[in-house]
Amino acid sequence: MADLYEKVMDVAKRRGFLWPSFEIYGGSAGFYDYGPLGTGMKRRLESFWRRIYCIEEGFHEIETTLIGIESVFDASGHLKCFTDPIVVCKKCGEAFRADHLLDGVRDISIPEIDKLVKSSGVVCPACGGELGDVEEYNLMFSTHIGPGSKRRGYLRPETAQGIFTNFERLLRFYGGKLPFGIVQIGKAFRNEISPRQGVIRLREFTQAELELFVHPNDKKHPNFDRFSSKRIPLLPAPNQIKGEDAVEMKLKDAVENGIIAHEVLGYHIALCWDFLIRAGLDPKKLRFRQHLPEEMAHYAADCWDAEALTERFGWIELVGIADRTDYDIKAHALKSGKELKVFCEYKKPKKKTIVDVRVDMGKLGPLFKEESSKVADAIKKLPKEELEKDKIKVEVDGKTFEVDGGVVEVVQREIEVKGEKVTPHVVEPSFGIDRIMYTLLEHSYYEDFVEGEIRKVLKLRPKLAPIPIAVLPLMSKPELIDPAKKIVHEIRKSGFMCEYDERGFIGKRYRRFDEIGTPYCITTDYQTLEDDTVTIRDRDTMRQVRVPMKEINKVVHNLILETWNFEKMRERYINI
RNA sequence: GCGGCUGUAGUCCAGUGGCAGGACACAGGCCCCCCAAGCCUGUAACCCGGGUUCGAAUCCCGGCAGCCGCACCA
Repeated sequence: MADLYEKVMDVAKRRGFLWPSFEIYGGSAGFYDYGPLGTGMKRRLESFWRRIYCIEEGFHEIETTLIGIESVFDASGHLKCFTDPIVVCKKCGEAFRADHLLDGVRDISIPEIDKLVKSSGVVCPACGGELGDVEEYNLMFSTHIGPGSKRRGYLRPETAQGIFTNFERLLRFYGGKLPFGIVQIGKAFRNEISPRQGVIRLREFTQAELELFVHPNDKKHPNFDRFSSKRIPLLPAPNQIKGEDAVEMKLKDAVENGIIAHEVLGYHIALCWDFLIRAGLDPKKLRFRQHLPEEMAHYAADCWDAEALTERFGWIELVGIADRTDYDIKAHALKSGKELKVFCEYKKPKKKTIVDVRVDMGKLGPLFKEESSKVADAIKKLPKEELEKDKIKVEVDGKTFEVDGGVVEVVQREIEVKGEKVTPHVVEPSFGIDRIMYTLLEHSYYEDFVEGEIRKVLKLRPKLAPIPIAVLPLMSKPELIDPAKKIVHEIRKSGFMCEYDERGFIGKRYRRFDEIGTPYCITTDYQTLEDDTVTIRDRDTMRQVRVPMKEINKVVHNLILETWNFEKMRERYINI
């Protein structure tokens, strides 16, 4: 018996949403192409995401390279942490984690492990045979930049690094102030060992990520009130350990009780929920699960995954929302030698007393000659009480120097400090677009029985439907075809994808459009010839209203952009 | 990566050493006054590579892909 995954993928493949890549050559696991309808729907999903994150939230979008140079992933930790050292037995061909064959080996380079493996005389644990060279298996796809093999490049395993490496310019773009956010939508690549589960685990996939840079000591959100009383199903780590299910919680309570670490994270959990629901996911099949301590990356302060319930795969991760703290920015600062910090002005300048220790070098110089500057430095580091003594003793390089209290002058003064430089923390919602696409298809898939026949429907939201409108003459007669084609032309001119179809019976055509999620079909009939009206049929209720042709553009516009629903149409126009 | 099962038109299935078939879908036409059901015609497939054989979709070996389990999944 076909499960829901099979039914959804059947429609997806047959009607042009998703196709396995390179099919004529037998395909390759972990790669999928989007067909015409899938591409249309994905574009609409991405543009809806931009609508929320770029327009409504005001975060600008950038586009950075898919290929990164070695330094980037050296700094980010992907080179080291995304790699397993592997050694293969020359005799039996078995592969082992090389560092696990050695005692107490951690965080050292591949050549060093190789040396240790060879010098320690470790043999194959399975057959006792001789081991080959230690090689790395890294989940990043690597390539070479330019001719020769000296300059290594990698396909990015996440879009985030392109944002971090542009931090200085982005900070300047935003006027040097926190908080600010930048988004990126694009491909990322992971050379998975054995991808399965269709588009759930791909080697090449699309991410939509926001990197929100915030002050480490201010994780309040100015618009928190917008969602504070929203109820969201949450599954905190302690509840998971006890084997409990998600519970609906007011966002405000979750943050106040410390279940969610802070307001910014809470706001973005709610915003993510809002996005996914408005995109058309089933609210009953959606929850936010907190990472367990052991699955959380070591740098993350808190992390929540938006998970959707699918029939075959159970709960799958669609979005990860993490507080990455200052890990990435600090790592790139260290590696690049740049000071990746933000100057944050205090609300009020702070008065600060500083103690200036001045040493009279005129006297010290002749006394200690070439050692005098070292002595002076040592004196400056002494505690205040020592400096007030008549004779000051200080030790430098194992020698004790004694100077008169008179050569040292301690000056206290008050200065105004306007602000401080801080390394921002990063809050990162990271969306897996392909997984959202699949889940939308599954959550939208619906079957009912009409007169003994299965009616397959994709209940996609009008704004995401790849073909949002179709025009169908009731019969393929010239007098009905002419006005139908005129309407198609009008709708296309106003900027909406519109399909025309005159094949076979009207009922069959409705079914074809139901299956690809077209929410509305316009039909011309004989009454059209009498009074210039057409019918609009609603996919989900199969009901119709009759609308004057001259209002079609307005109606289509409102229906597709979801400013009107079909209920409103039934109030406004003639129900049939 | 390891083990099990599977691979035939777009889809689902039959064919198990001797001309590759059906249903649905699709295309063209007829028909059709609102929900896949009528008629005619047409397009369309043996996963890839090697071997055995006079002859392989069928038997054997290898690869690839899919499903299930294990491993992997910062």
